Amino acid sequence: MEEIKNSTWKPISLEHKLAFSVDCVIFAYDETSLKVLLIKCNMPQFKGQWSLMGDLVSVQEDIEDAAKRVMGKYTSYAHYSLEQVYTFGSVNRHPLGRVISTAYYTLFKFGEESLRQIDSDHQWFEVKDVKGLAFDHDLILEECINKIRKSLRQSPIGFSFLPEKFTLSHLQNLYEVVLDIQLDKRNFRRKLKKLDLLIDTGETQREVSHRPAKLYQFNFKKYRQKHLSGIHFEI
Amino acid sequence: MEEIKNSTWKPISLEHKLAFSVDCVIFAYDETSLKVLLIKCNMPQFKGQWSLMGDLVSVQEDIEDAAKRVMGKYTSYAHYSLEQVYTFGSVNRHPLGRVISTAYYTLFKFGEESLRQIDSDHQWFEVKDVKGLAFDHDLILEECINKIRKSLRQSPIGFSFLPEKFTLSHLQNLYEVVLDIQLDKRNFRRKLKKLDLLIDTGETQREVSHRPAKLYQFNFKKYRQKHLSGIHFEI
DNA sequence: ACAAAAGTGTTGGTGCTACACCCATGG
DNA sequence: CCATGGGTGTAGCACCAACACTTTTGT
Repeated sequence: MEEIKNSTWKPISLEHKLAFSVDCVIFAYDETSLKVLLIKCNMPQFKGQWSLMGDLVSVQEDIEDAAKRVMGKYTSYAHYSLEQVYTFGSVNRHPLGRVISTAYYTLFKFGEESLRQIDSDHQWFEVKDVKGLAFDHDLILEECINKIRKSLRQSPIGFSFLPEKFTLSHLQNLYEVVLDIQLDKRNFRRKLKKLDLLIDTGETQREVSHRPAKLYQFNFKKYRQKHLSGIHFEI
Repeated sequence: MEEIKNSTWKPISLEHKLAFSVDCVIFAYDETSLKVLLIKCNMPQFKGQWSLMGDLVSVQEDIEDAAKRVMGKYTSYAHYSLEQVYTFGSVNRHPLGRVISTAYYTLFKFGEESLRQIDSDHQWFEVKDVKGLAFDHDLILEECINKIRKSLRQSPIGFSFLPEKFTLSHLQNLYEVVLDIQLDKRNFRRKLKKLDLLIDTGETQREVSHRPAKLYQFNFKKYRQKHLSGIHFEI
């Protein structure tokens, strides 16, 4: 930091090639699997391979704003769940020069809002089938999956995947699919009841060919109050 | 990422000022407090303030290598505990230009090995007394403290603070000081016994004016085996 | 003998897991 | 009336927090 802390310092990038980017993992959940949005890579070095969404960070742009901008190209609603995961800075991770990249992920309510710019170059993949991505994106995706699973257990991010009103079975299914585990229905419900963070809307499902389930909302306000005093959300 | 994925892309930094740095939080523990090493900042904008260790990342250097290099200026042993914490990328976080910085922390066995380059510009501070650092380093330090506390509860990083052989009271004191909590001696020992990750060296303390305590070592090998199968270390 | 820290068990409460049946609705 | 998923309680076990006294050493 010596160079950087006296006023004769000149940014290194004036003399050298150095660029900074964000890579964004856009997750969605469709009741049967956890999916990730990928884009076809048109660089000759990665012919036929897919990659994560990303872009360079401009000099007058916060990196988080760059991530929001990238997300905003594909999703049409506010990113209330944008999480920084890790920064990848190996010298040779990009074939065209030195590019350091910070990875973010977000969650998308599958099917509730349509994606922008979905065409043959953009496609959803089940995360368990993804491999052979361009650059070091297999590694980035893996880190993001680890992080999202951890967060799902320790914070209420799961509700970002669900519509505002949901049944307890929907919620349980989300946990089972994303964490790739089986949960006991009665134990799951007891745990949620003890957490005391769901609002019973009084409404029920309609037009289902079985006993209609009650619809709940997550009590974000109460969660924030409890969270500040150190209580966590563990499933 | 479109710009970056076709071969006509030119690194943005050739036209603009953009630099990348690492900031390193060097923690130490001396039986009474958690300390952090700071350096006096000689930039006129931050006259009289202290800052974290850091330096620019060179173009031909991995960011983790840059962090190791910065750590290596001050500590003379291998960094077996170097953790990336977060990347700070606000546009105006550095007064001399656009500098994106990734924060790392490491742990140092206080007093066991002497630090290099300790002079009036380098000083240890108790973390609870630190505020008013240069740049956004208050924020960076706070994030690193949060991370180290979380890691201390969920992984065996604490042993990096201790000499190879330690007593159970030393270990308990470490947790109490770093987490700023009180622990019950019997419950703490029972938990460790159940974890079954300590090796009884058969040795005891010498030249202490009270009943000498047994000395233990952490069983890293066994931990790695258990950890791979999903078992965690929670105090 | 005393000071100082090491070491050790029990109890009550809480949370976890495993497990099986009846209920409400649509077709 | 049948198919489908919704909804509920209990018992045994593991873990946790709270709590006080005896032991070993040096001085």
